[in-house]
Amino acid sequence: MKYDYKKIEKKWQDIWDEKGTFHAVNDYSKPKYYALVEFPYPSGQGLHVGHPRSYTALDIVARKKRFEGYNVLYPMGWDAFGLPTENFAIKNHIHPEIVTKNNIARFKSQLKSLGLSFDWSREVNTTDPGYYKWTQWIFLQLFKKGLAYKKEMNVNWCNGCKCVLANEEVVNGVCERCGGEVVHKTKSQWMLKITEYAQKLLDDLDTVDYIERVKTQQRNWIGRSTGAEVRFSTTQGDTLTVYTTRPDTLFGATYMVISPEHKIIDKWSDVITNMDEVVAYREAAARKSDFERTEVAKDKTGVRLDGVAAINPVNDREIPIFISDYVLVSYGTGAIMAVPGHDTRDWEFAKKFGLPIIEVVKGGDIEKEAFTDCATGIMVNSGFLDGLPVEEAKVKITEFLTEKGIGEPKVNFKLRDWVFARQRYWGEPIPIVHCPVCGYVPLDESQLPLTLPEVESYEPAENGDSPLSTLTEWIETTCPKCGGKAQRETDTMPQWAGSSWYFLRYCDPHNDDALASKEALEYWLPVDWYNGGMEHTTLHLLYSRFWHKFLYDIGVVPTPEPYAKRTSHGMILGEDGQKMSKSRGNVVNPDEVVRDYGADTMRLYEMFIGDFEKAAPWNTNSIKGCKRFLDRVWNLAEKVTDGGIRPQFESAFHKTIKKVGEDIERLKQNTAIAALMTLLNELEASKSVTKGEMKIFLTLLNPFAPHITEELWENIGFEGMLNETTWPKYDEAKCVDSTVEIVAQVNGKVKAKLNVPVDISQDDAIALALSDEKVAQAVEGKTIVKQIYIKGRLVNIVAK
RNA sequence: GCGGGCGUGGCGGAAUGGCAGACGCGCCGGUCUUAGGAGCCGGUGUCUUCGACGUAAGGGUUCAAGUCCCUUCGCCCGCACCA
Repeated sequence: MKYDYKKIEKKWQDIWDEKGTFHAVNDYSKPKYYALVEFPYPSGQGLHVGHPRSYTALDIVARKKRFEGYNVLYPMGWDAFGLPTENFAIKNHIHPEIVTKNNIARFKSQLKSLGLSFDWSREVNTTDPGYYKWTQWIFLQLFKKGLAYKKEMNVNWCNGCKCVLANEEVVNGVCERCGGEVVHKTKSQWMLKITEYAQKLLDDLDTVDYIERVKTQQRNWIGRSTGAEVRFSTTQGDTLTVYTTRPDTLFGATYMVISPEHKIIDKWSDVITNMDEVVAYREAAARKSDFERTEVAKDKTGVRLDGVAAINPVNDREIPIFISDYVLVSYGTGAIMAVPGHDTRDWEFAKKFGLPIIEVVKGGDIEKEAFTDCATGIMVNSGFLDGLPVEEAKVKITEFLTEKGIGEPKVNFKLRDWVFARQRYWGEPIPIVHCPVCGYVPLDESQLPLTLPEVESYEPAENGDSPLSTLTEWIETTCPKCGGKAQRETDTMPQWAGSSWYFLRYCDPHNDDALASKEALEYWLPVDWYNGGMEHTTLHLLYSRFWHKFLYDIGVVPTPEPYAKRTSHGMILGEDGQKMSKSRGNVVNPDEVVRDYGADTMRLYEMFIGDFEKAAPWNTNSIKGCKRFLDRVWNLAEKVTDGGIRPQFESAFHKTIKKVGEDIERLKQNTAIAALMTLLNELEASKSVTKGEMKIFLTLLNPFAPHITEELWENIGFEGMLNETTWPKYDEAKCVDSTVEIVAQVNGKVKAKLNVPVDISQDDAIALALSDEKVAQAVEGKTIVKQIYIKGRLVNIVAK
């Protein structure tokens, strides 16, 4: 019989579907395992070969856990709101709902063709009103707790999309989605106070098992720093507050820089004598994105505010005030005290504008460059701080500032609040009513979901408002509080909203009374293993942790953290080693791979391609190796004879069971497959295989190649379905051979190889090594100074 | 500029501080064949052999370094000049 993968794969996929083989059961007495992969955005391009890398890896984990007796939840769904769909809808005059439906249908059939063991009965879709009802519900809870608020603020405005972007969505100074220019604009926006959770988000990283680089990246993003706020008085009598992490260097502050957007500039417009210049600079800065401001970092620009000055509170010296775009209004207080002696940017600025540079920490050469690496230095030119080490000076100056009432210690975070509004159609409507009398009033929960109304056009309004703003009938409503005339909010939520809690919905996806039942959440949470891309580390992953923590605080979810473990996969690149993209023409279509080689080969190759955590280039040639492997498994299975594991294969099987099991848990599927290949090579060399051997081999291979193994299981006549069996056990004692080859080294150079009993004593091993001709030759005439024996590895004779 | 990674055969990659190159691709040779771009068997880091040299380059720690430390170079990812 031939290995007809097309027939076999269809057959088993249908059987699994019919039987609901991979449905998680609601039997809360069983041990559970919740494996999660990031649900995809169903784009018009269809599935990318990168998607199955993550899905297959955790599919393997899920299948192994089922073998081990766990009640496994491995769900899938669709993160379907978003701009590409909306843009496609605008361009082609098709309703985004239709576009979404079509894209999902395609994605789903592609995923199904890979034989992934998702529980499709729990499929969720963020654009389904039954789903976003609860997204809106969570927003209302945030609003009621004061964590959602509206703020007139400087926002990133995309000229292309005509909409506001979260800072996090601006990539390289252009819109992440359309690539359009991003400028600053003032707009009243719904915001979420993620900053309120900054400390918790930081602290609780210590309680979760995330790979280290994810933790590091989140910590740096949250960016906690300790320092002080210092209030400088000015010649105008106003106070200018700065935040600094180096209050110890206050005596070295020779000027001040405020961001071009700083409000005090308007207040001083009458006294600033060069206001024309200031206004011009301000306008230029507004046109620049934060990224551009950083790009021109080397060439510092700025304008001195003539006619005003600040006063350094420690020595009463008047110091000039500048505006410069290297100071951002969004961090700290939007104003800094410049210490050119000990800060590189300030030093460059001071050099350019001919400002005084004072050394306040000994040790560097401030004529040549700023002395920044001075944490262990001693203070100079600093009055009462002179002679103190930097750390002590920090404490003393902070005490001084606090006593005098001109400053105090301050913890600062880089993390900023989340801009939670989009002037777009294809998103969850924000369930808020604007009442001229009562202000912003939340919709009553019984009114949810507030569904998206039908519109003619999805184009944002000319002024940048949402397409919903043109629907007078929909907008006009009554105030839930006073009953008077009021208007609906026309902005929608960002795409991140629906993905911030989807893993909760999987626990109980059809519940109409709650986002999920208490029992289901108690049982399934936390997610045991969550895998996703590094690109979501600071956006989605942080947002969803924030929402989860909030829901925990209001008693909706039972755990403070959503995910117990987080890993991250590397990207799959094109054959040319570049990122796959339409324009480069290096995109590989997974459908073709499945067609030409089968899903099992595809899965195997996705896992064998390289180190899971690193990027790996696709290579169509290499797929053949995985196909050959399965062909050989098929051929060997046809030769199967009765009997258990033959003695000469006993240790090989025990070792392979151990290795494959451990490697799956370590996310090292590539070496697990290599171990199975090695075992197959050994079996093939013996020209035969027994039923007992094949049973274990098929079980170990099943998570990787589920279709062919089920088929062979049935062909050989093993009882039941393969997926109902249990994971084989290994005996540690049988993983060890009775004899082992060790090397004999002289001064670290290999001189001989010795076959020795595995438990040979150190003395015997050394004696045996020394009796070897080559070893004896190498040590001849020398004095042996040291002898090292590493069990099962080597003997090293150190001779001089 | 800041933060996080990564540099190993022709290629993808293996390697608890302990024989560098497992496994696979490709390539070379053989076999079978009317044929081979199928299958099977053997070989395959570099150098001229005994042997020596080899994990981006240089230095260090160690009996022993791809692995740990320092310096340099190159590449990738993220970014908000974060005061």
